[in-house]
Amino acid sequence: MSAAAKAKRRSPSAKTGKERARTLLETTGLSRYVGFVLRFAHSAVWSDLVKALQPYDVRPVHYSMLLILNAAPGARQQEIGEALSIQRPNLVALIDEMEERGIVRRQPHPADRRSHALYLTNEGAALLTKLKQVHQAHERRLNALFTTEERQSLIEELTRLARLAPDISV
Amino acid sequence: MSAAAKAKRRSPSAKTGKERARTLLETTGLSRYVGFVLRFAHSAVWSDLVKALQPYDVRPVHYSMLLILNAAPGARQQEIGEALSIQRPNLVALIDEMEERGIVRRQPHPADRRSHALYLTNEGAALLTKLKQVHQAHERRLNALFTTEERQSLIEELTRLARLAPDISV
DNA sequence: AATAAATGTTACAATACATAATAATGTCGC
DNA sequence: GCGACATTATTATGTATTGTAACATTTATT
Repeated sequence: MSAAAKAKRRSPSAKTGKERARTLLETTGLSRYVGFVLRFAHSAVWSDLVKALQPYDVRPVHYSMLLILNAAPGARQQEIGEALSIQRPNLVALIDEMEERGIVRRQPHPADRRSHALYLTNEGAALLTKLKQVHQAHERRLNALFTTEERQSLIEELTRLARLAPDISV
Repeated sequence: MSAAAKAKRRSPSAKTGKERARTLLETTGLSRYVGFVLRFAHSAVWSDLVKALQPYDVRPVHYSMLLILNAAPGARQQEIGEALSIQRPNLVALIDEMEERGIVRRQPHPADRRSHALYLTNEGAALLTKLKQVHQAHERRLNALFTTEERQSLIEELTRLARLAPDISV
């Protein structure tokens, strides 16, 4: 039986799986708590961004990295890792990948031969321009849900919450 | 050299690694966007809850599960999975573990011999009582940052964001 | 009765994330 | 300047979480 036929045949009061799931979750009362609603919101918003970046074979972490390299050319891997809360060993593969794609490059650090200075390539800068547009479109989807005042106070309140823990992870 | 000595010796304008990281992230402008601030806030809040539950060897998913079983005794694994956005195969191990711990139990479903009906054990109910207190304390930490009105509008606004994506994951 | 769908399960792949050890270089106290 | 220690990037490895495919059993459909 097709989904349409299934929908047609079920009575008005019957519920789909998703509706039942939502109802079941409601009965737990979790949706009345800041913490859990915050998690639901984050999950929805983040997956929207992930989807938006997918056509470019890019995850949010790539985007943040390009942004950082654009804002602070010549940064060391160490610094990038701290800013993005990525441990050094895990950063290596990420940079390897981006270097192979030709969007960033490692150079010898002028003052410290242990370190690499990281830079955007021209291709990286071009990709970043594209990604910024994608990100802006994503943010517009979010902002469409709020008035200017709401948006401002929301950001302020979320910032307060973010200060609860010292670590920030992008 | 000790950390104290290091702090003593560095000039007032010098920055620690974390401060530098935060500054570096600031220059990207990410903290001005709803999406990323939402992520930072979620990360901080969630890790606070995880830490609070740790002494009981419990992750948030265990807590949500106990809550659901308390609200809807006899639910099938399928239903739990949908409500918590956990795929069937992954749910099996989770329930196995909780059953071994003696906090939930599988029973034959009265109307469908394919299914298991899930119930809290007495131990599970007792644990849930403890966990609820831990969760309440966690929520109080969050609510201390807001007035009643702020809290209410925050939840309402986050709920709007959560509707962006159909899937909810606990 | 025959076919298809649903439920729980197992096995396995993929991914993200964390830890330990190492080589090269730099820093600090003496 | 020398020696002990710290730092940077790297490799290898382990772990935890999540997702996919296939299966047996039971139920639903036709």
